Amino acid sequence: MQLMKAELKQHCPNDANVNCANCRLNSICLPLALRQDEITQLDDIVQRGRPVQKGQHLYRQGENFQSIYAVRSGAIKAYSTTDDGEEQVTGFYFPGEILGMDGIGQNRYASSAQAMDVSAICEIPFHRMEELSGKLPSMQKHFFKLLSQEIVEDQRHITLLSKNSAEERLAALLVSISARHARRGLSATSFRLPMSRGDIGNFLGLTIETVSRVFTRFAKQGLISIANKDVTLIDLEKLKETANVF
Amino acid sequence: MQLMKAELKQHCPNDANVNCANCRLNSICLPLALRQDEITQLDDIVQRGRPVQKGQHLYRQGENFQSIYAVRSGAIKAYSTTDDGEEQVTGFYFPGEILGMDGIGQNRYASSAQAMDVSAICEIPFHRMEELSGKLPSMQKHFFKLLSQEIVEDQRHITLLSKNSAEERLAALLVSISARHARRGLSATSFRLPMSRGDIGNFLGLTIETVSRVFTRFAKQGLISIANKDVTLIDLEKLKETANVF
DNA sequence: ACAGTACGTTGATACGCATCAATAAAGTTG
DNA sequence: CAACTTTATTGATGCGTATCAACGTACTGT
Repeated sequence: MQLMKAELKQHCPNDANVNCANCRLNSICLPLALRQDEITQLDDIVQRGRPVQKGQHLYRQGENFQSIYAVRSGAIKAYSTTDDGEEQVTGFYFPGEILGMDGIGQNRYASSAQAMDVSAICEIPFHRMEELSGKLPSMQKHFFKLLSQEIVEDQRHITLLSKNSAEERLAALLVSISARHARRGLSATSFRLPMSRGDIGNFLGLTIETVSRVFTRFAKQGLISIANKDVTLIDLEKLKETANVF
Repeated sequence: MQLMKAELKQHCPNDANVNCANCRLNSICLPLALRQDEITQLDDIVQRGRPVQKGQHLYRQGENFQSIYAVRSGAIKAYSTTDDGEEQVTGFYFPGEILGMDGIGQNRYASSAQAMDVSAICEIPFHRMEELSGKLPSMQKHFFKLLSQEIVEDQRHITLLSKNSAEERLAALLVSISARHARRGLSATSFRLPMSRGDIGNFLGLTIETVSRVFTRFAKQGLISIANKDVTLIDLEKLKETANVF
């Protein structure tokens, strides 16, 4: 509950006068690699709309690709639907993270993006981003990096699915979310999981039941405590070991 | 055997005077989106070395990232080694395909790349590629696309590992390799698998034994015929169904 | 506060693939 | 071409997670 308040602060300063230069996320988000004057140019093309409600979509698979998105607060899940109608959750996105880049290649989004909580979002029209990248080498470089890092992330996830047990997968997810919270100055050990058990299972290639059972097992082992969506990582070290994060 | 000869032709014209403009792969490789004069500029930065022998590495995980690579002939596998020493094959690369882009994000390669056959390779120093992308919008655009498409590929693979059975996975790989052969004007139904059963299993999140058994099952069902590394896809349609490719 | 509904937990059973083990075939080297 | 090594096949068994089913708990709107 306190966590939620902390999150809310991030899009509080009435949103009207939020900009990249004063955004508290600018050290981990797109402006990361930019000089002050470059940030201003980025800011000119960033669009900030009204908060997105829980369940609303930012974009849907197959739609014309227009923009990439930065999460300012809340949490987004991306998922793709296969030809035979099955859904695969491909990622969870937290404040400071960028999504939508899978649309570049085919000029249409390869996945759908849905808010798991009320979220504040920055929209960055891609054609303007491209222009800017042509002018600012550091912007181009950073953008190449972003794309490349997403590839590396996905490959890590492939390895996770291919090689790791249910316990290892879930531990890895908890450790990952923990690290991403810590990066934003929030607690590394206590947070709310914005996604359902179903989403977790889908993301990790497991059933709801297995996710539930592993949570219970972790709790019995004293690694975590969990009540609904609120987790506390009691033994983060052991979780990291389980997740093979050294 | 005939297949090998066809492959060899692709890097035959004595290699000394190969360039992007006359390369028979230029319609599917990097020059794809470029005008004639732009191809010349690309050609200036492409380096073509001696053939890489089977088993040799193009780069290794953790090494300084310098270049991306295009396969001109042969076949390359990419794999990453996790902290706990396990290997994960992350991709197979055939002529006309680009690899090494996972190194951009961290300035070091996130995976290793090893030749599965004697291969001819084009090396493209990345910093020169970046410069060129700053000057040629179509180059920048194409490169963004390439990166994005690799993300989409990886996400498809995640779905495969997360949702599909051994048979579906192996069928999907066969269909994918078939399509990539066809794209280069080679037979869609008859080709040599350059990788070992171990590599296939590793890539698909299966054991060697399971791969072997599924091959045998496919053969008994009359979907394929297989002798060592030479496959013939007898019923490509049914394989596509099995792979959920519609 | 209450019914209604979605979401989560827990238990019993089944099944697909991993593992272990033995053999066979292919590739390599002197 | 024989001896060796590596790679692939086939069979027997076991384990981890899916599936099916029942129940419990949290959220929703009136």
